[in-house]
Amino acid sequence: MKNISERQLERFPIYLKYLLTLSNDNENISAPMISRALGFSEEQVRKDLQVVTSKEGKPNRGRNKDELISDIQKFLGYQNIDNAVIIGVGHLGKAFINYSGFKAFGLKIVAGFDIDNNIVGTKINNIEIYDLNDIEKTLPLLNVKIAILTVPGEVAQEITNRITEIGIKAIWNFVPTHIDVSENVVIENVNLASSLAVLSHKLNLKEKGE
Amino acid sequence: MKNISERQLERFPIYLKYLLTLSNDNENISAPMISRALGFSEEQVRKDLQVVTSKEGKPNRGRNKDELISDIQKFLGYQNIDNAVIIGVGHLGKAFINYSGFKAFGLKIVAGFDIDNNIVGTKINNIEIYDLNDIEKTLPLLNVKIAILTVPGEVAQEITNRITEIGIKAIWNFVPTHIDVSENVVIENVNLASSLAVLSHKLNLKEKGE
DNA sequence: TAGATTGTTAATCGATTAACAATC
DNA sequence: TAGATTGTTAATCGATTAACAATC
Repeated sequence: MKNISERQLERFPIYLKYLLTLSNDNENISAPMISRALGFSEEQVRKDLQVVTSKEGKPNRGRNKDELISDIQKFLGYQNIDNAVIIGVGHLGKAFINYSGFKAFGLKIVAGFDIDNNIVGTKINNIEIYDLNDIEKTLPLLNVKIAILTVPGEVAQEITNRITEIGIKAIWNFVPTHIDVSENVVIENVNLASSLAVLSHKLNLKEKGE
Repeated sequence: MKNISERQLERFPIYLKYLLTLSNDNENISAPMISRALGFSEEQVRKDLQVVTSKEGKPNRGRNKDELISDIQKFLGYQNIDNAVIIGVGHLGKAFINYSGFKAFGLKIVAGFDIDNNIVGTKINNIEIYDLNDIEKTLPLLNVKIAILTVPGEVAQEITNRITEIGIKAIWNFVPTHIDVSENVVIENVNLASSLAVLSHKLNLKEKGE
């Protein structure tokens, strides 16, 4: 596989979502059509599609839509489901546990961990909540490499250290704190404050007369 | 103000968070220190700080930490609070309503909107939930320009059309669907599927022996 | 065939990094 | 003073866009 940038990678789920919402009227889809619908440049779409598709597109016709969908899904690994756990079942963690849509992205949440005795031992959306204090005992039994981190910032680094000691290889971090991980662990940060900063900056530009 | 890229903009909340977690031991902070802590290059940190600070830094000392914090907060507009509404009070919308941390980012959630009669008319975290069907009557009374969009994908575009008709100027979109907005409205998309795609790609690279 | 779309190669654009003199 | 850090200017790197011949 060629080297691929994060920027480019992020566009594939967007293509996929768009393709899936299309009606079944047209069998084929072309780069210019996608370009117009999503606001990306034609050239960019063409180059992106080339990365994930096995076959070449056909001039004047584009690509078979269903094949393209399947190519993207394969590329993103949506067909083999990975197990994941939620670390920290607060408001956000609870929302994720209740959200059943991750499965379509190849992610199955198999457990939650928290320190709150009111929820430890209960099930939410049929998913067991375990005691975070005992995670060293419980987590290794679950066959999980991915952790969704939704704990308070103060404990994020310490908990990261603990779970990466016992088999977690990937951290999807929703805590707005910088976290250091060792060489063999990957981390992806979702920083809502950053996203909001972009939004309000755009809004300011608009209002102050562009 | 100079032109500033979204990439650069996104880093400022990260700097800010880091600075706020520092103990009060050291009065000053330098670019190399931040660089080491956050993993950005020294040059990048230096250039970034120059964008937001009024004074120059001092060779061999860096900058006054509290002044820098205040400069970033000012730059990001965290001191003047904007009102916002949550459109769609499902699991994610509820999590945001219950999360009281947005205020520190200059955002105050003043109302929620949903179609579910079980929650319309109630309060969550002391925030009133209004009937989404009557939003044309209610929203204009609230003095809001920012909407946090957490509705099902099927209705996202239609609801966006409606709320931008009645005064919404900025949409923080958590729906993984492409949404078209008119010229005078800004939108910022938070696409968890994209973020997850990056994470699993990184994980795959690690596992397939880098 | 004509026209739309393709893939590829080259040009442009923007962001990051390197280099270095200035200075606390 | 010496050393660390600064701001600025130039070089590099990477991603996006433009151009164009090939072709269904």
